[in-house]
Amino acid sequence: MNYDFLRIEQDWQEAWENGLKYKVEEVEGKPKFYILDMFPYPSGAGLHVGHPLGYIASDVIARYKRHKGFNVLHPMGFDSFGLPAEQYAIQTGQHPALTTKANTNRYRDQMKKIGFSFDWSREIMTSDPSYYKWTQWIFGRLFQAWFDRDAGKARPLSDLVTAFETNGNFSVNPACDDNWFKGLDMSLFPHFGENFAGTFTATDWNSFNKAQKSVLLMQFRLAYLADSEVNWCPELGTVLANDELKDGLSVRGGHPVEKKKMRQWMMRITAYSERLLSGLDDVNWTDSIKEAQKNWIGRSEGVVVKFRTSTGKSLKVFTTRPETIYGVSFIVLAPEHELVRELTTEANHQVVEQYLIVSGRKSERERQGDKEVTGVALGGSVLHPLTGNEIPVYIAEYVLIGYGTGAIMAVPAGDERDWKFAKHFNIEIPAIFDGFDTDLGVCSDDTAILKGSKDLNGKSKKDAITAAIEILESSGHGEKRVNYRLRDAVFSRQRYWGEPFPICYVDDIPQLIEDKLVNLPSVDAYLPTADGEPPLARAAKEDWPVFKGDRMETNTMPGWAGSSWYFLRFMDPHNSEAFCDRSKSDYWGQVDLYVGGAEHTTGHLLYSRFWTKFLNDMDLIGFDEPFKTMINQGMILGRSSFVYRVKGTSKFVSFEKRKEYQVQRLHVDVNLVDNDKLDLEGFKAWREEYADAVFILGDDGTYTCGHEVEKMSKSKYNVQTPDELVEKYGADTLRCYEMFLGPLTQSKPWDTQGISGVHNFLRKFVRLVSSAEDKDASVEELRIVHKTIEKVSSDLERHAFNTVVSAMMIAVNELGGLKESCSNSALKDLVILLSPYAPHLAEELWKEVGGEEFVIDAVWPEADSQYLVADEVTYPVSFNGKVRFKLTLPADTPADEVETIARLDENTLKHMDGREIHKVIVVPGRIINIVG
RNA sequence: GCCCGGAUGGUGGAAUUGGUAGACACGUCAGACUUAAAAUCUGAUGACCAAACGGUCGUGCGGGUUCAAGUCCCGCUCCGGGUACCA
Repeated sequence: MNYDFLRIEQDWQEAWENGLKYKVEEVEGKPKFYILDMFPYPSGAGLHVGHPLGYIASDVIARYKRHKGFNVLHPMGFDSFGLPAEQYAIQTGQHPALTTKANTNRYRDQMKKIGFSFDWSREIMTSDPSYYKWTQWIFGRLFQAWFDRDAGKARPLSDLVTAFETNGNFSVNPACDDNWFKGLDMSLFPHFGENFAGTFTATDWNSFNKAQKSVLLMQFRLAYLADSEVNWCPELGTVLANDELKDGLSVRGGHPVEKKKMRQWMMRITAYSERLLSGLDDVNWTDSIKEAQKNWIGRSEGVVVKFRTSTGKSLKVFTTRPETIYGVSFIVLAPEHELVRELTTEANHQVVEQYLIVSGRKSERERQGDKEVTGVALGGSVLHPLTGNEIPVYIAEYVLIGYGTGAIMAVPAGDERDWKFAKHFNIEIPAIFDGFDTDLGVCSDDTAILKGSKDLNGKSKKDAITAAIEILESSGHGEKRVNYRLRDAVFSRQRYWGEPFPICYVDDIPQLIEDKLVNLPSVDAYLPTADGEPPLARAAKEDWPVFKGDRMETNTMPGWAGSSWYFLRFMDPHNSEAFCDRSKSDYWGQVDLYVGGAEHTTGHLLYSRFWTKFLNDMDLIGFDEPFKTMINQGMILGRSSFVYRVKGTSKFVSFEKRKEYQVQRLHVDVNLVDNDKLDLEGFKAWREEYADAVFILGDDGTYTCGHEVEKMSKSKYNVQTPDELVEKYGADTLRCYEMFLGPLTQSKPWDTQGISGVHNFLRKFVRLVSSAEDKDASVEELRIVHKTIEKVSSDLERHAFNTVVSAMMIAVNELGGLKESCSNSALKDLVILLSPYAPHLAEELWKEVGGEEFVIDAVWPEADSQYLVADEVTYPVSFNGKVRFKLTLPADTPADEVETIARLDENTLKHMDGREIHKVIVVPGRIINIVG
């Protein structure tokens, strides 16, 4: 039998499809396994060889679990809203839906050719109205919800309204901005007056009109509108992301960019900070990802300390080092801090304004990149709460408005940045650490003893913190607080190709449009309007499939909206009554294994955890972490090939002789190179300029190329699409090879050099089966097969995909080396082991060895322990750790007997050469070590 | 700077709890088959010394623990990724 992979793969893909082999339904009583890949954005370039890496791994596990009797859910879909399609639409005028359709078709075809066991009947696309209808619906739930801090969970907004109606906001504790009441438009609430501190009574509430209630409720919704600063580029008429900026100019076109406050939809993810942190204990992810999320959430415990300003107001600072309170010699505010103008004296007015202009022009990223000490004194001061000393106030870029209270108490003796700042502005550095001259440098010793700190003198950091908190709290100057670095997420995009919001405005009050899908309207161009409104503002009233109120919301949702809940939709993809029927999500539950790149750590993985927790709070699903176990595959790098052109000629010299000439190194398409040997004719035909190339060959008569590992990229001609490899070697070879490359989680170079070895292995397998006979299996065969069953099963359980291929190679080599031909019965088990990796070939061989039905449904074999134990053990005998000779003994020889035999062996006597044996260590079954 | 990974032959990698370092594969070399090539098969292949038996060295570097270290501990170097004036 020949290995005709093209025919085999086509036949079986058809057979599976005709038999609906990968269609899956809930089956009561059968254990489920939900295995999911991070779904791709369908770009115009098609799938490259790096994409399938994770998909193959998950497919191997999906098929393995199927063999093990699980009901396996293994779906695939597309994250199909996104910028590239919109960019293309701007250039060509083609509707992004069309581009997206073409691209998804290509991706699907490519994936089908690789033989994945995806249930394509469950395919979803985030840009499909039947899908984003539910993204809008979930947004609606978030809009109609608040987070009850006392209960630690989200609740329907109606509960909050009831609370307000009965007791104002006195007896509820909703998650909100600390200063929510400061941002209110007070003209709406004339009777609150200037000193409004954020409390209102039931009588107040009940007297409010619709607009007033709407504004107040907006402060507590989980999806809410707020003014947020964006990078506005007037020239382009659009908002730019941080990566689209450089040196205060837009990357595209180099136009000036300014900060602008814009009314934007936000997601109150910060309400979930604590649960997002503690939930990490319940998932089986790598420590590095958990660590990154922890850092991103950035929990820190500290104290908010109040300082009284010279103008009589209270200035709050957040500190994690309250014990250094006596070392405070100045205060620094973020330039945007609300008290800046108030604390600026006449004399300093001009320099302060100057500083505000300069820092205001910089992007956040630039400000943070600048290591130079900058800042100015305001002239105003505050009083130290414990000493009563007058303390000057500065502004500086290194203090961020968005973190803590936007103000710090500077302790130059204990903080590097404060120290530099003090030195730069010649500010006093109070000495508060015993035995440290902090005029010379910062004290970073945690065991340092405090001095010059009144009640705290003589204490070390840990004790002093407790004492300082006690002092500050009891005197009313401070209170403990847990602070998070995590910020609420901006949920608006000024783009066309995203989910429209199910929101309209009536008298400027946002209204949720329920029970109606808000479809994207058609527009004449995908650009912002002349006055900077998002593209959707181009749609006239009649262009909107659904139009309500005075006007529709014209922002769209960000890329992460659809991907935050797609794993739920796969469970019930065609439901038009609900986002996902509860009985389905109860059956399938959490994703048991999630496979994808680590680059989504602080985006997708955090947002989908947030939405999952929310949906769980609303009792819409029964679990509160989406992804139980996760594997992150590594990056694939490209192996580029080079030719060497003799300068100024069209002569090309082979790698080994390149140093004899003056040469230019040029990238050459890797498809023209096989094992570093250049296809000369192919090269000439590649490009016109090489048509008359002349080659200076190596001594072996071939042209050898140079090579280097670098990022896989079109411009480096090192991109490999799976298509070519599937054509040349077959999908089964590609699947095995991608797994054989190395550990899945490590990033590694893509190099097709080794692919022939894997292809060879499959051919050897074919030959082995062709020559097999119907007869009883020999003990030798069974030993090999059962050893392999054991190895393959345990490797799959620990997700070691690469060593499985090696183990099967070894089995094939060993079986092929036996004197007798193999028996079909022994090979049957081996074919099942092969099927997760090379499913097409396994089906074909399954027929050969007399298997019934489809191999993909065969029961995974169990290793029989009687074939795993060897009769004999070959002990390496080492002397002081160095192996000198081998000793073969019956496997059941007791340890003391092994020792006696080893001691008396003539080789031992020779090696000891008359020296005395001090000690003999026998590790049964493993090693003997003689010390002497 | 901080956090997280990683470093093993010419190459990708294996060694799962401390127990024969280099499995498996590529490449290279030699051989068989062949008019020849391809395909296939067999053998060799970490470095150094040796005709051979065998020996010495060897898992980024320097120390340490241990009968025994790629694996554990301490201190570094380099590479990759993430993140950043976070109070």
